[in-house]
Amino acid sequence: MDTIGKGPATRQRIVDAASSVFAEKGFAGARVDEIARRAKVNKALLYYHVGNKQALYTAVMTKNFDRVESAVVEASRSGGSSRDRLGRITSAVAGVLKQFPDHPRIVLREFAAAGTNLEPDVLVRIAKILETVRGVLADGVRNGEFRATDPVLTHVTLVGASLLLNAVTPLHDRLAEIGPAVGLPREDVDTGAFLTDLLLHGIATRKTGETS
Amino acid sequence: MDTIGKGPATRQRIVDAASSVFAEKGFAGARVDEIARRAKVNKALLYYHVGNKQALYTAVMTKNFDRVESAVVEASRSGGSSRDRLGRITSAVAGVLKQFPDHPRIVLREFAAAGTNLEPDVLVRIAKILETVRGVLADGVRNGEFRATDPVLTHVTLVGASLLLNAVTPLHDRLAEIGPAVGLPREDVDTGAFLTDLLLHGIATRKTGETS
DNA sequence: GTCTATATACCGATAGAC
DNA sequence: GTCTATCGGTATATAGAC
Repeated sequence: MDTIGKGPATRQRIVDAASSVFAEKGFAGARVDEIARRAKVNKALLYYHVGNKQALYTAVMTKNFDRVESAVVEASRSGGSSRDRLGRITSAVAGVLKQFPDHPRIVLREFAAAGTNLEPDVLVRIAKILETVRGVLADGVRNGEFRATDPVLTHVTLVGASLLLNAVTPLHDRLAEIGPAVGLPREDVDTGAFLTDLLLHGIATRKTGETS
Repeated sequence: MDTIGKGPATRQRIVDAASSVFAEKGFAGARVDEIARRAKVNKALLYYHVGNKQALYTAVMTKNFDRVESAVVEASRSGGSSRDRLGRITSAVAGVLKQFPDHPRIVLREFAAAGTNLEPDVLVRIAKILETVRGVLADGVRNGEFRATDPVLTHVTLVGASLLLNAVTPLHDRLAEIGPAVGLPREDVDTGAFLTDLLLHGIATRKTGETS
């Protein structure tokens, strides 16, 4: 409650506007003019507050990944079986991605770009999340709740599915244009619960064809 | 065997070069100069052969999706159980994505962009693939081999996992910089076999906690 | 079909007044 | 902290010779 006025609020508006533009257009496709316009600030003021386009991107990533990291760390601790912990993580991530739909879209592009625009500061946060999930997976294998699948591949699968399930909603309408037979998930589905169930039990029924 | 000389070969070199640049930089980040440089042609010649940047992108997408579509359609037909057919599809897709690693990266960006750069011509090919996979899924549910999971979500999960598993290899090194604890899949893993197994059976062991 | 040179527009970033 | 005006670099695309 000091005398800064709307300074911090301004910066926050800028970062939020940047998040949505980066999600829609990517780093290279994003226009600083448009970010300023959406944040309802002058472009020069944007530069005054944030620095440059790269700093803006890093600020967005840091903020967005912080939210995911908190959710994952919170959901992963102590209570319950490894299955419960994994389920809580998946649901927590799904919840965050649904609440902040910019994030999965930006991250998808970042994976495609092999992390080109990522600064160490952001990479550290990603590593933290990776380690946490892999820890839960490893615990489950150790205590016999999970099969010993490759933990890296399993984790990447989980991440890929989470991101795409939460990023494709906008594509729904676009794909609906070309034919009624094609559908994509709508906004109201619980991707966390779905993914937890699928990852744990698979789609095969139990009555035939168990391999061993 | 007419007198065109290396005309078609030139166009093909341009499209291939474009594919790799689009994969690395995205549509907005790709530079026509660099595409021309990699294709070892003059920029004006590139425009002479292809038209403009958007036409170049569409040519890349059409070519790449054609390969996936052939592989999926081929793998999905007739023989064996629904499990076999699904396994064949997953492996076939993994094979194509591994052989043409540009494609998953480009598609990942496209999903992030909600299909902004996609022309109807390309959307039709995507729809064809979606329908084929969903058909196999539905067959399996009908004949009792698969549980009745949401086919749309299941399909998106499969696609997301396939794409990311085959796109993250380049990120491996980047992430390795910040700590030895963090790993990503290397090039030599069989993502198709892994994903088929995971999707069918899940990671949970069978001895405890079956829900019903 | 292939090249050099260039038009034209746009975009990131800043100078400088208030 | 906030604005207007603008610079300088760069990108897509083309004109026109061969």
